[in-house]
Amino acid sequence: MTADAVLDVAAELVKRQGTAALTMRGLAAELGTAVTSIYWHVGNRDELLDALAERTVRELSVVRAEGATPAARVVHLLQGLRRELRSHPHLIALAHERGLTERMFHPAQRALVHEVHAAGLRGRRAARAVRVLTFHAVGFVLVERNRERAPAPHPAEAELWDVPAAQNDAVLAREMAGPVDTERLYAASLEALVAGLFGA
Amino acid sequence: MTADAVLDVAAELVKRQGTAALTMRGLAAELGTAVTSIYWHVGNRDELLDALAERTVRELSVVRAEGATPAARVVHLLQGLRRELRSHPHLIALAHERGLTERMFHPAQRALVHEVHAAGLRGRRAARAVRVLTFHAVGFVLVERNRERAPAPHPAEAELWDVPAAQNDAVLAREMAGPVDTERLYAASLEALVAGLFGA
DNA sequence: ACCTGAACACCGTTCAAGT
DNA sequence: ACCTGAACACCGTTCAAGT
Repeated sequence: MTADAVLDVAAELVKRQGTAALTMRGLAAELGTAVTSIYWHVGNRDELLDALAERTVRELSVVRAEGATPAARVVHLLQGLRRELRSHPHLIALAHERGLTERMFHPAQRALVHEVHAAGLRGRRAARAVRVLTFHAVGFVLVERNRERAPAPHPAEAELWDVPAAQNDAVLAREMAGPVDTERLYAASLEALVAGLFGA
Repeated sequence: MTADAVLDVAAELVKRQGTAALTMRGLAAELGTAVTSIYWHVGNRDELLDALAERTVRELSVVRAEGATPAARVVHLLQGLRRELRSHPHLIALAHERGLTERMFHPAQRALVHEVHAAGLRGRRAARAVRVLTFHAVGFVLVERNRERAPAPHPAEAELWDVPAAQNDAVLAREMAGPVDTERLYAASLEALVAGLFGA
């Protein structure tokens, strides 16, 4: 048994059921060893989770920007990043919890700098644009994860959005009462944000 | 002892140290009763946390929109909401975890509908604008909480952003290596987003 | 150097027994 | 109707003892 073997099995367990389901005893059972062997190889549970988060971040694929304009390339890049982060939600959640969010976005940020420069922004304005885009993308993914983990919303959204609540905009009422297409919403939000940052 | 008294003490404990620190035994000690009495009043730990999240959402203050233009009013409204959500981070985190995010934002969403209408958007476009703004605001707060909870970032940000990494934009390199002023970043992101959604 | 079982101090929860 | 202590099945972790 090696530290890497422990991490492999731990990653598998977390991937399937989340960190809460990862118990030292369960892990030992899966490995076919005594619980206490694990401590020799990877330290305690906390260090194990740290190492797992670390490895997750290290193995994230790099996403590339494609498209004709800087705006289109930024949107493409951040859509790829979202997809990447959503591929193993539990492991990514772990990385978040362990404070590796910054690290997870650094490769993308370098690409963003390139695009923001191409759009004509420099210095402070460029830095702010990169950070705004990063915060938005990370935040969106976090909100999405939150909604999916959540049980059925308490008062059904449909009930909350009757026509008067929508200030007599019946189309809006119907939209708000319906489910959210997060894929499209993400694209729309990125486009609006890029327009706001690059335009004018 | 009443269910409300249990919730009061539980809220206090969570407010100070987060949900992980709330143990049934610790709660009983604080209440001066046997552990098992709690079960009679509020059910098990899970139901207790649900009730606590519920109460937290119910007691959220309503934020108002102020300002001359719809754009300014939206920014003001969402800044107030952020401040409100950051006032008791642990309790709000609990509400998030329990899937009450939607509910927490519904009052603000009604106000947003009003402003988005005032800005001239209707129907589908209006609904999308409201959702984009909501997702961004919630997401931003989640990211912020994440950064604060996190330990010192692993490779110091300063090291990651040397001048070549910033593609020879020295000002940008300095900005990215420094700390983030989230207050200003939030305002800037909202302004860009509103401009993108309302403009053109 | 690596693995083990026994033991400790913590959990949440149940349940029969009290008043 | 309300409260209790004993007991159960789970945790993570330590440590002395093995090979």
